[in-house]
Amino acid sequence: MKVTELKPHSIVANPLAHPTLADVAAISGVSIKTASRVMNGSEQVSEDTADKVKKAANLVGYRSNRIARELRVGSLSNLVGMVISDLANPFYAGLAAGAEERLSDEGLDLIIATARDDGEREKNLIESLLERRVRGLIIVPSGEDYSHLHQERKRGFSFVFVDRPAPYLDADSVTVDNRGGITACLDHLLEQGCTSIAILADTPSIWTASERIEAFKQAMLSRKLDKKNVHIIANIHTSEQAGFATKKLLKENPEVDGIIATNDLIAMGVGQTVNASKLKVKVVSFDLFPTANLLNIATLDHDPQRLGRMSAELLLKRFENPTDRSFSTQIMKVSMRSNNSDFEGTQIHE
Amino acid sequence: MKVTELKPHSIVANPLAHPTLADVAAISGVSIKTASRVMNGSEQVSEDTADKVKKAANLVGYRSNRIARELRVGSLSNLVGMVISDLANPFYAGLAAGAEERLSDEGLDLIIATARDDGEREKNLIESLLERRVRGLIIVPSGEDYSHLHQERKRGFSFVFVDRPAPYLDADSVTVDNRGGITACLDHLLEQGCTSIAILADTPSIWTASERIEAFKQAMLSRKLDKKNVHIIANIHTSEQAGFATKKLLKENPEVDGIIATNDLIAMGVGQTVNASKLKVKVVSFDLFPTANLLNIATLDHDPQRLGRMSAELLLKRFENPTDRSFSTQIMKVSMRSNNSDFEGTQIHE
DNA sequence: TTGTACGCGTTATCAG
DNA sequence: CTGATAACGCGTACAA
Repeated sequence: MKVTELKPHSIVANPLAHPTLADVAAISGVSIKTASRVMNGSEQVSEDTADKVKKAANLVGYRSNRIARELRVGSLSNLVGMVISDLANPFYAGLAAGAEERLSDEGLDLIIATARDDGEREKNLIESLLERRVRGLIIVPSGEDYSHLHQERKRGFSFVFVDRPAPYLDADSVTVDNRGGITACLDHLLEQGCTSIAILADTPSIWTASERIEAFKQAMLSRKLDKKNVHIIANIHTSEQAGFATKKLLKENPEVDGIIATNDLIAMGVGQTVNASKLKVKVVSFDLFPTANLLNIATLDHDPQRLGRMSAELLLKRFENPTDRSFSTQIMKVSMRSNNSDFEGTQIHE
Repeated sequence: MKVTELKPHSIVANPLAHPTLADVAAISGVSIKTASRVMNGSEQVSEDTADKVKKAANLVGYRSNRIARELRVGSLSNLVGMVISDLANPFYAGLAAGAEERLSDEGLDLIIATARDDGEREKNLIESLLERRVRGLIIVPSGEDYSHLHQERKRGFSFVFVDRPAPYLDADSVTVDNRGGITACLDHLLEQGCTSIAILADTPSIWTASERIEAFKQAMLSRKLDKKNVHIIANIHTSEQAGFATKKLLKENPEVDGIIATNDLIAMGVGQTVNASKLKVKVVSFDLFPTANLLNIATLDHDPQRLGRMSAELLLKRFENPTDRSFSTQIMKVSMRSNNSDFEGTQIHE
């Protein structure tokens, strides 16, 4: 019986380190390879040896080191990176949840980083994730230029961009049908008999915001809406700002009877103000969010979790054909949500 | 000048693989170690050599492999694992956001896994994260028994349990002052003149739920509330269920004029129903959530992001003294939130 | 059935 | 200033 020597970094010398196969081997008096065989499902090992090794492993609390295993030739990591701007924002949290759910089914783990709407920070995060050799990246772009990733992409690294496309990079992406969605919102208001309509949006430098504003302008023309009956209000970042803007709008233009909120935060502010005003103004929101029913707001079926699942799906597809030069730019269709208000039945009459 | 040989796995042979230091060295005609020196900030390398190496690195798109680097003796991973039950739940998303923010400031990345309230799944996730050699783990426990982690803990691995303590494991934890919080909620309602009070909670098998129910019972006694003026309703998992329960409650007991919702989901359901009913029922929520103001709900300042930051902080502290046997069981104090309603000014009068 | 040699990508050590 | 060598933890290929 040959006893493997205890190396200076063994758990005996350094209890803080995780025990290694060498530790297990040393204790059970076998070679490292034999210990390895036992841990991986006892291919061709005598029962006695297997027992000894298992006992030793249990004793020291041995746990295989995936890092070391994945370092081996050609082996792929099962980590996927995700870069979003803010995890506390329900939209991005939903996105992450949807992606995590789908990836987890494939045995892939998700590492999430938040860019905080800072292009430079985002670039560093992507760099860091690439250094960690993640299997692929799902990114909601904050930056203006992704050409620095061109080389990675060309080499066959898998990227999926979500919600907006990546400027200056040919890569897979999933975006929402902003034009169709806004048109549906407008048509909904028109069907409800609205004649003077306003749209509230974030800064036009944000891609989705400008897309939605442009879509509105086009739809407005094709629906033969007179410019006098239309208000476009931009640069709204928060629910609070949306509330104030709505108040001002309705004060100065009492004829307005329909409002389109281009995202969930704006919708909350608009809804609150309109509800408080007791005016008969119809509100429709681009995003679906939990308390929309309560505020009497119609919404599209634009569900962030669905978007997350779709982006995970696209990434998985890309894994199968990493070097394929044809990119998929999926556009998620959205339509008005059937109004199956969860709480319709809870109205209490006395 | 000696040229390092191209190995069969070099990027030339396998373009899908990331380029390595060996590739860079081969191209620039220097040794691997010299290439390494250049990439790590040119300690003692001639400018000529450095230039050559940098050019080669740029050419092939070299990026240091952190996995390999971390494999080295004693080097610590900068990955922290987090196990929660559901990322789409605003409470857990906020928790994750708070932790991510704090950890990111220390250069630590967060890998998030969702246990979906399944103890077995949670155990596997923890196992998987340990195999990945994360630096530490932040866990919102779903399981019933964590004694299997005893050995890891003893060895000095850093765990932080959040929101509920870990059964059968001595480890650091951050929990909320459930008793103090519930008492504050009750006192708030009493101050508002409520005389008949109900509390709605999730399944008592959930630790926080039972803690809060027990706290209510105690507070009720010390406040000399008659049992006839009190309703305790449990087993409510969703906003919808909370809505229906509220409806039933108010129909059968029209004297009820104050409701305590023991979490955010319940609060949304209760708030929605009460608002629709136009009854004068005061509602107070244990958790703080975005649309609380909107629903006219008072809340504690129990902010999930704060809890997330605190758990990250505790983990960082633990890193400094991994083998310390004295555990910190922090209890986050909560009090009624000052009602600085964002939208107070937006009321529109005509 | 078991063990030895080597490679994965990187850095530390020590020699040139 | 530069390079060969060993080591990190594990698995593969081959040998005993």
